[in-house]
Amino acid sequence: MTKPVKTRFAPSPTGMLHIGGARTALFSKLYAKHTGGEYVVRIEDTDRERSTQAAVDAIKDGLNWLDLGPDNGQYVFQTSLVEKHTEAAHQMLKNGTAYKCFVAPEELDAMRKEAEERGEMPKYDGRHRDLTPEQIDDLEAKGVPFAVRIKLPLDGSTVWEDAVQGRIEIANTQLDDFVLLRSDGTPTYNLAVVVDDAEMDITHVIRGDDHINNTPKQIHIYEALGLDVPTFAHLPLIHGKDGKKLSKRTGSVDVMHYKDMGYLPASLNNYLMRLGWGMGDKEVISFNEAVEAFELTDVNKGASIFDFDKLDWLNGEYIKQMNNNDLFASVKPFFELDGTPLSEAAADRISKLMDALKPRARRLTDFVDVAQFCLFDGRPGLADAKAEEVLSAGMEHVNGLADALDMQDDWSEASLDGVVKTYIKESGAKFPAVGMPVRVALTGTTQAPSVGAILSALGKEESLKRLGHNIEMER
RNA sequence: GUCCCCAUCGUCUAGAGGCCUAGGACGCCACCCUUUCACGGUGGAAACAGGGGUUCGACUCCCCUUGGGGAUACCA
Repeated sequence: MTKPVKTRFAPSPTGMLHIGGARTALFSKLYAKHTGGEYVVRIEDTDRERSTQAAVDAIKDGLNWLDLGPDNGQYVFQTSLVEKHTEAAHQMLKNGTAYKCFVAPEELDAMRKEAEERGEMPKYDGRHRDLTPEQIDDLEAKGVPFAVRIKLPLDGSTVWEDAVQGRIEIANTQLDDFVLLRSDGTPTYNLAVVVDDAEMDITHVIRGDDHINNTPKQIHIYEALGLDVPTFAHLPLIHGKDGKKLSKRTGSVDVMHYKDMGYLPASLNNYLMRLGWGMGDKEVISFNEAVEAFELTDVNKGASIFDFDKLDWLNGEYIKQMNNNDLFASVKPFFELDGTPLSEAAADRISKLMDALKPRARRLTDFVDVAQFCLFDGRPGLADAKAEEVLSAGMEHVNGLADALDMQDDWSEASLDGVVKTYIKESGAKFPAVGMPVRVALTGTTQAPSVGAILSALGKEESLKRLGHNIEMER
């Protein structure tokens, strides 16, 4: 019989939620959902030195924003399991798969240096793996501190069938008797993950392929403890523009920074899943569609480069799909970054402008740029020399249209467009000669939505004020 | 250095021996639409790293080379 699938995301709380970690979490969750299994999150906080509460919170924030928190909402902390770890080490000591090593750190360093000079792989030479019980007792009596090391086979190889990478074989000569328990009695990472994953009944270990080299070590621990070895799935890493592991230099790594940049969580998830996985020609893929189709064996083996251009495009697609109310709600905080809430008038104008703004936006921050003119009352300041030029050249039409508008009562975008068209026809002018200066008078810039949309959003009174004010200024 | 992994347009990818004259998407270019900027539409340039095999037939399988990445801790 097969156990129900259980996957886990296991970040260490030493910083923000990394974009690569987010994808690991995403794939772990997708696979669990696909198989009807469970997905959990375990915070690997055994490194007390580097772990911080702030980092724990930051990781939770990132996960929550992307809706990648654990299924049951409960975060497991590795430190809560430490007793199991030391217990496991003692069990291994007892059954002969581990031993006490009294070699001092300085001696280890020297060993490594020598190996490097000889051009060999630096590894522990196992000098204490066969100490006699008498020697051990003697050293312990003297109070020499010891670490517990695993006793690995000296030959042969370790093999596993990786769900994404395929068969991987590593010669045991490449491995050394690594430390299980430090001389201060604390467990090391490899011991802890194995014990925890077994304890939590994890069936599929999905993680970045920078863990491939840890896998044979962990398999030996599973075997020494008589535990079932889970399925491993090593995802290719995400690289930055420079082809190297994603870093702050090559692109943003903090997931929350993407929120600040105006990306939607759904589009970031969509983008992330397309890195190394896909559904044929489909680009816009919902979470549920992905759950339906996701298979670990379909994941690519090669690393991929993070491309902001495509993320921008995808985000724009998601923005276009949103309804105006939700979209306005998402956009609103970006107008209030400085802490001042949007005025009622501004909020009203912006929400009326949604249809006009939507097709031109790629990030939520784009709304702020284009809708600046909604934030204040009265005549806008002119953006640049070009705007000034256009406005002074077109004052005649600004005045003319203002007169026509004054008699208009129906202030819907469609009928306003009609008024503008009629005015153009009657005045014999070409559209740009009218539209551009009016746009400038209304918004201060030449790059703005259609005149009808602007007028409609601003309302009659404010529109005429802006146009009229200009008339006075000019006189 | 040693070990492991990877290799299709600039980027993300489709491709499981003949369907490939290598498909899609982003980006780029051109044209169309147009009330600026966008959106949208149409079209275009753009790739199987190289060399050997295997096979009637290789993008697809094997080997080598090259290139790239990752790992090499009493960190996780």
